[in-house]
Amino acid sequence: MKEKTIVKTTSERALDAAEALFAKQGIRATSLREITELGGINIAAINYHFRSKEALVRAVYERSFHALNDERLRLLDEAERAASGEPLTIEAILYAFFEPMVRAWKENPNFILIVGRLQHEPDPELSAFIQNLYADLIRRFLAAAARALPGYPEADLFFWVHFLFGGVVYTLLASQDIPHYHQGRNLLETPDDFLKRLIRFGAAALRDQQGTGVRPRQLR
Amino acid sequence: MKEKTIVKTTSERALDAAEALFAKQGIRATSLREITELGGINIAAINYHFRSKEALVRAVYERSFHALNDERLRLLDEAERAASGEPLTIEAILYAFFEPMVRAWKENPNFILIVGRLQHEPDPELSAFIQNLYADLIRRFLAAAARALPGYPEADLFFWVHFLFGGVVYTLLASQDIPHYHQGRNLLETPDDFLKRLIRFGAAALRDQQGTGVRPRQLR
DNA sequence: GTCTATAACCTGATAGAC
DNA sequence: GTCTATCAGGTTATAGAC
Repeated sequence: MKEKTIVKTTSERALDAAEALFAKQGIRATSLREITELGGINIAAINYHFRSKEALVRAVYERSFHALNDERLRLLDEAERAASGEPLTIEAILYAFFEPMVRAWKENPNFILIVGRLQHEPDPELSAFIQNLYADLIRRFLAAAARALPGYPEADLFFWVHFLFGGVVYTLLASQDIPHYHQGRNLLETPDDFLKRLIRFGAAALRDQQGTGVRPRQLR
Repeated sequence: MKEKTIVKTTSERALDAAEALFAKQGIRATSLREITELGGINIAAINYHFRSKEALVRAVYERSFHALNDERLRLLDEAERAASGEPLTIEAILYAFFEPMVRAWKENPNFILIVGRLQHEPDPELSAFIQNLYADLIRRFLAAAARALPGYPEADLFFWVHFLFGGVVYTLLASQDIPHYHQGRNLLETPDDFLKRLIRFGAAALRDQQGTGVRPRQLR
């Protein structure tokens, strides 16, 4: 039997290096050789542990994805227990969805950035892989949201929460660029603030649209 | 002197092919050889007309960018003339910003998708190139928005409009995937509807946050 | 499990003929 | 302006020694 050691294993070092480089540069822009260099690994070892670059990408994704989503579901369960059968507020639902995401980003920005980058990778197998990972989560959150905002068509509910998710990952990916577009306070510098404001922002927008799903009112 | 011909020039065919492939696959995932194949061009001709792949990317971007932003500014001017000195509504500002974008996407999805893809390309020179293109536009729209929502800190105003922009391009890039996550009506199938709802969504969210910039209220 | 060496291939760019 | 042919260098993946 091996003892647990403080030193990381080769495959952990590979995952760490890949995660950092994928987040910073994107997946296609990162070669296995850069990963081996950063991680102090041999290129053949990557193939031994992961079989291919694509499998390494999935391994990086899965390593952090499950913990993130379990935490989201845990917060949702907790909120539902506290509400003892009553519908949740949309704020509570947005909190359960985004709090783990913002916290994960605060603790280690790399994984959340990869989520954003991977989402638009044009590989259909990779897309299907990701879509499957989200299926349960979406079902649970959509059911809760439908109770929070009765009368709001589920498809629209999904659309706008997905939209908010997109705004978040886009913004996090652009966090380096924001100061170049506008100097001054950047909410991402205070993640807890950002989360609070995000929930207000999303809740106000979703509430305002409640009931307008089928026939949106005129613009003016 | 050459006559104007209906047949497209080589460099136009190159731009068309590059635009289509960049939009579908991303920039790094598209090789010059794929572009030459799709456009029926020779690889040396690309280098003759554009010098390098990076220059071709910029040429694709600039070909459509100016028309889009000129239209945004034209709509803003028009709205300001109609308001004759009074502050605009935030709805009118969002309309001027997003209407040309949604319409451009409706007419030819490719360019808008490239805007989204290029934004997160890790090349710092490319980022600077894009940031410069946006400088004037941001100044004009931010000034109008600051009058529409007095008391709202400009940095936060920028942050949240940028957030909405991110939500839009993220959603457009994901338009193929949305049906896999949730079957049912997808707002992108009715772009005019999407635009109206987007403006409502953004206006409600921005108005709700007005005045909360410095000290966001408690969550519950 | 980890290494060296190498295969097989694709990339952007260019020289030089036409 | 457009072609063919080619260069120099990068890519992933793997065979085989240790």
